[in-house]
Amino acid sequence: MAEQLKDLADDRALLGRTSTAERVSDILRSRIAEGYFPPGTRLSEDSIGGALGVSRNTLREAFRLLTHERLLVHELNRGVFVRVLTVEDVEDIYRTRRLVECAVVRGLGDPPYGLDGLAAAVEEGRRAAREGDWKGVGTANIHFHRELVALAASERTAELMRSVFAELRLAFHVVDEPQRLHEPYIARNVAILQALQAGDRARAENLLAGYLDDSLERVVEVYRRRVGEDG
Amino acid sequence: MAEQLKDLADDRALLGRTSTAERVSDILRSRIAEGYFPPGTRLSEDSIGGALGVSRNTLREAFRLLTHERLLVHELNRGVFVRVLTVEDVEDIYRTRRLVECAVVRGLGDPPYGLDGLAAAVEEGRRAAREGDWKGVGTANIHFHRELVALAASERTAELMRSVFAELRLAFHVVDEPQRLHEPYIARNVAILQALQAGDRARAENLLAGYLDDSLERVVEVYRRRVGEDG
DNA sequence: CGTAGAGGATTGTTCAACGATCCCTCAATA
DNA sequence: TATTGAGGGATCGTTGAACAATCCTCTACG
Repeated sequence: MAEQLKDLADDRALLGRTSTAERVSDILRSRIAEGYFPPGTRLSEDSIGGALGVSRNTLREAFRLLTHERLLVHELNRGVFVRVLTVEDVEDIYRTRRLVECAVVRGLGDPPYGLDGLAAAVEEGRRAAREGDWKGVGTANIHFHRELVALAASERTAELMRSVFAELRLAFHVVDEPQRLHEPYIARNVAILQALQAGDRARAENLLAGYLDDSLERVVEVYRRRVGEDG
Repeated sequence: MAEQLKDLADDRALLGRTSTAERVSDILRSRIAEGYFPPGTRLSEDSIGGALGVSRNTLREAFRLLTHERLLVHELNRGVFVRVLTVEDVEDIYRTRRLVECAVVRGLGDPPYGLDGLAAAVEEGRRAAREGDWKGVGTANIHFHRELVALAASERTAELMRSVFAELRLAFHVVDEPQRLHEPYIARNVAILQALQAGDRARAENLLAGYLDDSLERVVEVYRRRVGEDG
């Protein structure tokens, strides 16, 4: 913990613009996403507030933001912790993804669609794979699906899924087998993109449903083993 | 012993204590839902904090919670206001509802389904209508759709829609023609329930889609006129 | 009639303080 | 040995106060 706090103090320089609480939450969010604060870590008000040089009130506001995003859990009189997803959480995340993402594809109007964002995410994934950056592939996969949801052109839907995808990262980090987890889906993203480019919504939806089912199965299998280790 | 412990664990939810900020936000949330604080109302820190007997810091924390739920908007140095939805907001709410609610119905497995909650909401609406309580009918309608979403058995999906329905109430309060707004949908809820009881998902989905399209059209029509008046 | 500015009211932000709660330790007891 | 209970330290929850920044209103003046 001491090591982490020292590094965290370096982030203090970034604290110059916009709302302080938001900037603090940005810092913490990326620290969590990159695994610097692994799931289960307790985030103390005193030490983090001290390291970042912000007051407790401001820090608590930042905690609220991240709690609302489900990245932190708040236990009364005990503080906030980086969330530890249960297997049920992972299943629910995929249930929600399947429901929403498939509905987005089904609800698309007539082609052509604005697929630039999707194509860019595919390219991002390919590039990361070439460089052996498997975590980058995972990020690109999430971008792909975020762009997919964006096709619905609904602010609220996009926001829900943003938080769902952020949660999913927590699971990926626990599993920590990025290549095995992400590589197989590069090709499947391409197939979905091609189906959409061809205007074939039904095929895209089928591919997507199969994708999500397979991905859930694989994540849960490894996740269950990994969670079992600790208990 | 194991059996007893399991039962005890269920009781844990009952003694889940909450912070004062959460209790304050609960109070304000229901006040907003019932129209006691209509959209556009400014919530002053002094008067509300004084009335509820909580400090400014605590009250501000409650405000933040409700702001995250999109029930309040925060204007810098001016305070918080009960949100006034734009026509675009209303359209996006219905876009999200259509996407999610139809997907829930489509994603149901094989019948029979657990439809007790839906039936209860229908009965609630009928009773309110008999008593001429049109706001109660609106509440019952929202309950109906909340129960519908619950059929997906996804915690995350249910939570998203809870907040969407809470926002929708804001629109209803602006329109303020509860009978015209809610009465037509009592019968349509019944029809959807019957289709589900008959195990006919496709018909239920069609009815639902038509319902939402009509409702959106009607709400937006009146809403646009009402918003125009003020400006 | 329009505008500039003074003054009051309200919010933004931080800090210090105190009570409440949790967690760990350790001794007493069966 | 295992369980219980009593301390004590650490941390959180909440309040109140203080001061700066901003907004709003009303007045005075051109």
